[in-house]
Amino acid sequence: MGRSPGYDESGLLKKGPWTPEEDEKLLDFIQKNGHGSWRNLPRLAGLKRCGKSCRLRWTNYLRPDIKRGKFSQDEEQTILHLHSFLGNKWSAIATHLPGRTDNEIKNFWNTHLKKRLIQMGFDPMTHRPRTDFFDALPQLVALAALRGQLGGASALDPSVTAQMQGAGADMAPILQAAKLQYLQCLLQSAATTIASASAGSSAVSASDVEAAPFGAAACTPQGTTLAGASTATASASTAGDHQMSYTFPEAPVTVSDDLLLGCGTAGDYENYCHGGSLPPLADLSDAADGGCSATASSSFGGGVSSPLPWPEFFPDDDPFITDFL
DNA sequence: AATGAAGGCAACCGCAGAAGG
DNA sequence: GCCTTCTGCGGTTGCCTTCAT
Repeated sequence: MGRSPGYDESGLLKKGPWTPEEDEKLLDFIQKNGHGSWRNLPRLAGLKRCGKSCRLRWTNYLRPDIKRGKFSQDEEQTILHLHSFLGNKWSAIATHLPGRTDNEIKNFWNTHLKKRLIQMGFDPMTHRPRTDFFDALPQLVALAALRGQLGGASALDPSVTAQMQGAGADMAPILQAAKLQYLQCLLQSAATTIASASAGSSAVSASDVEAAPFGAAACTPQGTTLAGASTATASASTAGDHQMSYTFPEAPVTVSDDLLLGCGTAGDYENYCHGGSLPPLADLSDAADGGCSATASSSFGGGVSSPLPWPEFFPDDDPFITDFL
């Protein structure tokens, strides 16, 4: 795959990087004749390229209206907004960024924005905070069991284990059971906190957040229930909460209903983006020093200092958790 | 200065849909 | 309705440049 230099198997068609001479030929021909049929163009223009290659070169590089250079912050925000709604529809996104090609946007997304979202703890496809920790729970439980069977007593307070061993107890099954019970308590605690926080906000439950098409926080118009939720529960920064407490900065994006096709309406889009769930990247990238590594905590709500996703549930110095991490 | 890793861009490939016969 | 051709799109990857050791 990718670029394969040289000629194709017939030896007639050139592949690989374009030379300035080829660029000039293509440019000259299109300026004089237009591109018409791409299939015939190479022959007419005297190029040993396939039509597809010519079209790509023209649309991605030679077109006179192409804007080159770094993406501005406005463009970055626009891409994020549109991607959150349209997904990998690069050509559709490109229509809203004059002078930018779909290929350029795609590359920019893959090399910059996607990585940054991941680094911030967001899923680049859903634009929502990642829930990897909960997804990985079965594995964590299995790991706990395995470690317990291998005699990994380090997760418990040494004084407690010493006491138990002194009493002649068989530690392995006890440790295993204790760990699982502890994990269950943590989960119950998490679920309870999310549910109560949501109940306090009058409308959105944890399950609602999961079930909503674009994420409940994202779809709810700004200034309605979510505004209340974020203020009412500001002190209880749960995973669900983090989603809700964000507002996106206004960005100069216009979306027509016909562009969105089956994806909803421009009104939906407005609601989604402007009541949305993503913080501005510029701010977050600046804050990427420390608490921003691969966990969902990153800089949600600002000022969460713990390296753990949800310090309310999993205190930093919790031996059980530190043992896992 | 040399070397390996990572980042970034350009270009190719395969697929899907539209258009035409 | 079916087949063929053409075009456009999205995913992927080769190669060059930059950075870190």
